[in-house]
Amino acid sequence: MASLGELERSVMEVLWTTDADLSANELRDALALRDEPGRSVATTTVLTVLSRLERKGFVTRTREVRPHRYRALLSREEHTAELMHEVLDRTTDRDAALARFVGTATAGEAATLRRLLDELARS
Amino acid sequence: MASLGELERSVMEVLWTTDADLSANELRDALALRDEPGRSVATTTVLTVLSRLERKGFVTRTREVRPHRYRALLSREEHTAELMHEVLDRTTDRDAALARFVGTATAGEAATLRRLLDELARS
DNA sequence: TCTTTCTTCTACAGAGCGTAGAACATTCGG
DNA sequence: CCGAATGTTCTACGCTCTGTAGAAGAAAGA
Repeated sequence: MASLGELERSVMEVLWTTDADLSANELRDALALRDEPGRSVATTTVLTVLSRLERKGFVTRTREVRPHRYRALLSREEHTAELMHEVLDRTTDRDAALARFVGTATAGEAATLRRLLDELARS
Repeated sequence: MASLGELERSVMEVLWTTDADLSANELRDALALRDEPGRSVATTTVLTVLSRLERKGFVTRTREVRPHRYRALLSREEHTAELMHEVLDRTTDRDAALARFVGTATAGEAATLRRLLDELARS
């Protein structure tokens, strides 16, 4: 998966935390609030970033309506999970890497993992 | 953690798969074999990359000997585990992300995770 | 149709990376 | 101790990616 710049990431954050699809202007406003309220980027800037995100496969848009409405292709959690798998796939010894991962996980994370694996086993 | 370019990554791969610390020339040769045998980058190129990797905190070197000898600061597994945690830390709902991760893990990975968590519980 | 709204095209500056020569430093053989 | 060989740092350049947005083009409403 391609990596994201700072503004690209901000845009994704907004899309991930919003239920509805957003227009470029709505995104611009949401970004302005999110980051330093006051300063804000131009709508064209948002549109450029959205096009790039579309090209990279992170967002889709509905072209049927005007203004176009944009949404993330994956949820934030799906995205995170995919990234984790990707990182894991790049290593040669997956088991050793997983061991390190579990070894350095918080107690809460370990508990979550246990619960999830139990559920998986029961289904 | 900073991200790595292609050559930077290749250098790390060589360092990770070699036990001993390596000099720039040894690295150049190892890289030439690894990638397309025949073509190879200049030693200065390797040195530049190594300096950048040092600045980014991926490698250290012994300056006491000449030629300097370089080694990775983290093992590949530690690096992978750290990246996984980093990815996970960027999400808001860690549990949901872990759920996705486990849900899309292979059977083998799930088994490894179970074993690791059991060991963790027993200790 | 004319104006407003929206999108795409074009452009540019700054950073990161691959690349390596030039210049500087160190070590070794004589 | 000096020149040669070897090693390291400095400087530099082109390419790609990203943030940034104006200019130009397309669509829709008055």
